[in-house]
Amino acid sequence: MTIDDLIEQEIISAVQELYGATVDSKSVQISDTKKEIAGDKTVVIFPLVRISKKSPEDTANELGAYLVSHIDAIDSYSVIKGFLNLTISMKYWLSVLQNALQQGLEYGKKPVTADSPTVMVEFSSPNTNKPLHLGHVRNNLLGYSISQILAANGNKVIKANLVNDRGIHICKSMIAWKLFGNGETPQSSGLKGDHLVGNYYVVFDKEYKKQVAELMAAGKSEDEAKAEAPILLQAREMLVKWEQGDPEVLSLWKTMNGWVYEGFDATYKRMGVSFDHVYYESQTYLLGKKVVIDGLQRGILFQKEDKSVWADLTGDGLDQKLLLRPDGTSVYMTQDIGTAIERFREYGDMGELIYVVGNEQNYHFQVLSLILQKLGYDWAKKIYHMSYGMVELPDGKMKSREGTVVDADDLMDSMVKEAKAISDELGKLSDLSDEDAAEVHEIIAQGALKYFMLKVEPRKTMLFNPKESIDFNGNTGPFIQYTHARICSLLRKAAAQGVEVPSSFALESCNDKEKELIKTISRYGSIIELAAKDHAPSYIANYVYDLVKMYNQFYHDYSILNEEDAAVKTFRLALSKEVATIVASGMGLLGIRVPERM
RNA sequence: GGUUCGGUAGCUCAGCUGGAUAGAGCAACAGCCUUCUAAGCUGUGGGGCUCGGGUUCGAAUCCCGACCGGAUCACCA
Repeated sequence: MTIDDLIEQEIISAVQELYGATVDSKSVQISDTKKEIAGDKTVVIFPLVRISKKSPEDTANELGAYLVSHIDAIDSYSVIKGFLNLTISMKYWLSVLQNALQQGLEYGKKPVTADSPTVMVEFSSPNTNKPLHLGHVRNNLLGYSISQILAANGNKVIKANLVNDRGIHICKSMIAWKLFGNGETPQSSGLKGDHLVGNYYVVFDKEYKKQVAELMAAGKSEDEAKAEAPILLQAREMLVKWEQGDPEVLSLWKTMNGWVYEGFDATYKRMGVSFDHVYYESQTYLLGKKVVIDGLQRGILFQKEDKSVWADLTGDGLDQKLLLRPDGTSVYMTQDIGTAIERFREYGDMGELIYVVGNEQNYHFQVLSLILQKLGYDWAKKIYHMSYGMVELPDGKMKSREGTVVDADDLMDSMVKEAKAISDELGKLSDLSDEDAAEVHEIIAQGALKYFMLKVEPRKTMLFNPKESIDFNGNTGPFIQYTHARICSLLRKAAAQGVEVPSSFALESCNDKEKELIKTISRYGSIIELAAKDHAPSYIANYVYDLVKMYNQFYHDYSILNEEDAAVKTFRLALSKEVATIVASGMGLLGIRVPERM
């Protein structure tokens, strides 16, 4: 039980005892005391005045006295206006640190047990016709991070990827390759598979535009030309053949998708993301039909004259939604209905089914949840759309047609280049082998990119300025990593001096800065809880930044290895070690590694 | 038009389950390395929290309404 919980509990009994009334925990507001005021915890008295029927000062004094006599950890109290400020004992704070040290990387986390709820997080979900770009990067990082956070908060997490491996867009790359590829392969060209296939998607688009222009020059209207361009018709024909199971088309499809998967795997690996369950749309796109037909028979859905099947959501302020075309084929929504049902069937009653998908699909998920509810699935309420904002460039949105797309692989390469340039200039890694130094550059580059994207609240649109955005100073990943490296260096030096890196200490008091650090350490668990509840990796990012910022001040103001008092020295080493542990742990929840030197 | 998400310092963002003078980073300027990694630390300047109402002892935070911006409302995925 945290000190906050304890205070809350005692206030509830105090109010009961002193005023004979029951308060709910909502009226008990406990916060950290402002820096300028003496004390550690503050209870806001105003909400309780109504019950005590006394002045705020009297109420605060009575409650303060009660708390001091009932809670060992509270030394004293003071009252300022309507605020009751409590001073927590040094012994308590030191025990918090002691306890954190003992738990190591598990500190702040909840264990996963046999009865922990299962949560599925679907993220990434790429199309297989082009390589990953900056938007996918945000998606992957958010999905991976929230999975880690949920696991740390005591959930069994299944990371799922639903690969969109079928459809007209794939056929476009396929037909372009067939017509213009001359048998090019990743091996023959040295290109990464996803980039190679992406190139043919561009080739298709060029050829398509050319044909449209030719048709228009020959007197067709724009609409006619767009509908009749031969290469588009060929792509459509290919899709039909695919659905019929044409061996030649299937073989080409498998080959080219294979190239893309190799490319994706490399990118995923480099980003450090992985999946527990990969779904392919080619295997799931027919799901949901039966349920829709069943819903039609039960009168929940309706049919139009042309035989198409719809859900009527006008009563909920939305529109009608098509679920089956007149020819009986299904649309994306139908598939999502089917896969959701399938997932709850396979994994039982999950605590949550999270979809990490951009905010352009807000409407889709609103409709999905609503239709499932109408069909009678209670768990539909457990669907959570983790909606995130677009990543914009200084001159607006990324447009593949205008070539302003920021490619994920290129971006990571340029980040590493930048990290290496800075590192070489500083020269702190000069005694490492090239290989080891390169590893550190990679860690820093990834840290910069990931932290940059995760420190922003998911739902917000974020700006990415390739030239200026990703910094290595200030509120950045490398800043945090740097602090970790510094502490590691400190601990190495201590070891070299024969000072054992302590996992405990004996001390009776510490200075204010140290106490502030311990207080921040004490908040870690509740931050994880909140980040899980709000699906917000940014909470973790901001917390770690606060911690590190505070530690750097401490590091600057006090010497550790040169401290003469052995007990204080041991304590400071222990405190430093714990900060490093939390940095590693918190950054781990963001999918960011921390180096031991940089 | 319907739905939905935003609007906090010049720029990028925290703070939003209401609480005591609104915080960082970048950019600008001024300091701190013969001492544990200066990718650091300290200081200065910079904000009518889009606007207007309401609830409250108290509102950047909650409610309503404007205004501005994004997304979406396809027999696309």
